[in-house]
Amino acid sequence: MRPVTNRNRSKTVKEKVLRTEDGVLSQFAQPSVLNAQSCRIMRWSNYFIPTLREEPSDAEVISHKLLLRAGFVRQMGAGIYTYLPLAQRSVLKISEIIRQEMNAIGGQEFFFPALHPAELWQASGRWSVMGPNMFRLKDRKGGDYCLGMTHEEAFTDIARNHLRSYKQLPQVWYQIQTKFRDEARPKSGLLRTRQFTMKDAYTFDIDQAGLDKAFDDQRDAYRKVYSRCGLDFVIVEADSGSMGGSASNEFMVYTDAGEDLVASCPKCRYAANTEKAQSRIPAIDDGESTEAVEKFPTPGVRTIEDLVNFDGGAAANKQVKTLVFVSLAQKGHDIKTTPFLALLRGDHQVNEAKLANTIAKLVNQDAWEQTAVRPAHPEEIFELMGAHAGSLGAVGVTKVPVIADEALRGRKNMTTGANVDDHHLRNVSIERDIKVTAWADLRTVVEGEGCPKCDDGVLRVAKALEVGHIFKLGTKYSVSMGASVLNAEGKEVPIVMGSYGIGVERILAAAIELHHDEAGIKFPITVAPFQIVVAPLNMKDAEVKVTADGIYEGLSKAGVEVLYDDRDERAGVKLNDADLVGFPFQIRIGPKKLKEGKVEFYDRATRQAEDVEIGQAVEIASQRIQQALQALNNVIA
RNA sequence: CGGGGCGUGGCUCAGCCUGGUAGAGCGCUCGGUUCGGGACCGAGAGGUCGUAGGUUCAAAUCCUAUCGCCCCGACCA
Repeated sequence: MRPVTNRNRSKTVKEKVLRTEDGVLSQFAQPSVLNAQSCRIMRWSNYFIPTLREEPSDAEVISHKLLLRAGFVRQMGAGIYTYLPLAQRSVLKISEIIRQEMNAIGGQEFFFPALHPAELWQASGRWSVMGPNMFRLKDRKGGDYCLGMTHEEAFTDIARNHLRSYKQLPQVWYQIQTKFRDEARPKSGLLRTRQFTMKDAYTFDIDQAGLDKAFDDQRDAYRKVYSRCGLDFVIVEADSGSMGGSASNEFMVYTDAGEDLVASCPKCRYAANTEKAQSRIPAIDDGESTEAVEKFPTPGVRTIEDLVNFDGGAAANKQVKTLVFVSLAQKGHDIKTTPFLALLRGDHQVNEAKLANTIAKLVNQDAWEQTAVRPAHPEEIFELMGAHAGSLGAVGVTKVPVIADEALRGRKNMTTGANVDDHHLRNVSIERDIKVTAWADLRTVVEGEGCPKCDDGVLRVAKALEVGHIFKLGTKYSVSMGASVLNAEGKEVPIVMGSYGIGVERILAAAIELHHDEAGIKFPITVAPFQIVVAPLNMKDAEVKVTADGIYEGLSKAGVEVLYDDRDERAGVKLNDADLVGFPFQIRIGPKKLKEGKVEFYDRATRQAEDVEIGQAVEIASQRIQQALQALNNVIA
């Protein structure tokens, strides 16, 4: 990638150093594409920044609104965005931070195709698993292809073809590539798109200990990446989902724009996605179970709430909620569906991620990662149970698995459906009256419940945005795709893998969600498209213009990423645009202050301006920029 | 995929119910006056009203179909 051409490079001392005598860029010459010196057009009048005064109507979340208004992106289709020059600069800067941290832990950068032949995905079995979320297409010969959603298969394919010995391990491979996912519902601007950039890394180790080390390395690298990008984040325990594997951590940024819920304990360090989170709840004393089960009519009662209010009914936590689900298991081209019951306390919500993991182990042990669950359809429910939802119960049910939530263990004198429409049963004691196939944690935690890790912590639940996810894959892909090496004993063993992803654009969007005010974006300097803007407030004033020219030149020569707002606009327009775009710093040059020999240095984060001597402006700005950079680059959470 | 909403100059929207020559503000161009937080005056350019069909003398407006976008839900390494 040659960032510049002969034609648009200005003559600088640096340039001569970078070029060989015949004018070809030296292979060592990699001037940053972001540096002012390497680009001629850093003048706003010629730079493409289509700011919008009014709020675009189809933006909902703040980052989306500001990205549109500040001239960073434009939408091409649902979940498809064009990154305009400002966004591209930010994306490049984020990518570079990621690259540095990946390289620092021994990562080797690859670049894989986004277009994959179907065989690659058939090899791992995920061609069928990924379903409609995968973009699929045919070539002219009718061959099946897809656009890569992730690259486990692609990397593993290289690994299986070329890694032969434990002596070649460990390997840490990564790339920064475009991913395609046909999301059911793209939304929230750059937060959920159908085409996006991801840094994905894969590690290959000889054993679990190696994986543990690789995982920890990635974890540390991720902490540095997010810290450097100015994001406050939490690392949470996460569900591995269809990735399979033994352990996974998500990196989360707390924001209402997020789509996940994180439960965390303020007392200890416990934090988990609610798909995975557990909690302590007080036991309930039900007394002795002396009464026999009694069926009673409950006309019109359909919900837990109905039964609470029904005369002769029961409190929600004295009810057993009976849900019918269907497990979908897949093995090769075979699809197996298994209906089963999930039992929860009346006031608890089922957690489908936990349910899926539990049933998978029960009914489909050798391929559990290919299992999904869905709620049963009304017809299925009636056919199976002989009653409709609202009157269901597990008493006497033996033909399908019954999975009960731990919170029901030992409970007595409960009320539940009778499996006869408009009838319920009371005096039900779980262990006495219901044949439970398996006990499991099926409940979704809610705010205010006890922390599972410490004694007196109380869980909080908050919305969060996933900006990264790291998995210990184990041998799932190496086994299915046949990636193995000989170990020291000469025995063939599957490679132990990990996979680690960062959503690049999500970092950009998250930075905006976290750092903005009513005037616009307040970029962390590491992510900002430019570090500073030079804004002469009246271009018609010759002295103002000359001073601004000089400061711009000075900053540019100092290597600062500076944009020169040379537009013939009114001060208000320039100042508002500068605040909107979110340059961390501004130098404002106006006729009044100039008469005192001063210009203004403005800090976007604090919105404070200070007067500085004209002659010192470049130096002060350079210093402040350095300080800001160091503050982010050196303080690692 | 279910529910809701919306497609009218570059942007934000009015007009549609009750059919009759397509509008406003912002932006853009030109001239002038202004010039430290989105100026003012004057003159202009710019729209197959998402698309296709239908009803009608006449459709942005009514009907049908279709495409697209947004929101809620389902879904989501």
